Amino acid sequence: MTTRTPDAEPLLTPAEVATMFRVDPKTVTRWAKAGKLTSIRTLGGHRRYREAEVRALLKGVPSMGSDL
Amino acid sequence: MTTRTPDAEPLLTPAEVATMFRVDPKTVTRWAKAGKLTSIRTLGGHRRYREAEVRALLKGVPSMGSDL
DNA sequence: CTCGAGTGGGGTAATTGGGGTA
DNA sequence: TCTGTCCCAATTACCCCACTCG
Repeated sequence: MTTRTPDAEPLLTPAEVATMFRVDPKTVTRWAKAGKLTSIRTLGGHRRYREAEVRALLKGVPSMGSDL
Repeated sequence: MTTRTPDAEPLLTPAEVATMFRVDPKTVTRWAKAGKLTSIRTLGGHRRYREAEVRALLKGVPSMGSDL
């Protein structure tokens, strides 16, 4: 039954990412525009984000060494 | 080359494509109707999509530098 | 032929994109 | 500089039922 999955990576909708980050979907769109987030575009122009990337960003930031 | 394969291109069902794009199967049907996706119709009227085409669309554009 | 699941077609509500502003 | 909200137009998601697929 698993012979019917070509190659699909888990993608998230803007609303999903926005909920995970507790921000507005528009803000997520700005991140994508700024190149901070990898965005896969649908054929209609909407964006889909990689769940792995979002989760990695949520887990911990690869930057910020000094605290404030 | 002892492969007995006539001309079998890997075809995907609407549900397959929908999962890869994280959209609804109906949305994939709309893409086919809009001519954005190459759809092969079965004898019953159902649609099948080329895996190569879908994958190419998912990847995006292979051209992009630091220009925007 | 029967059966479960998926698909097509149409219609309507919700989300998304882009720009401008606070 | 970054985010939230407004507008409007386009795209997408979910409802129905009948037919096709394997």
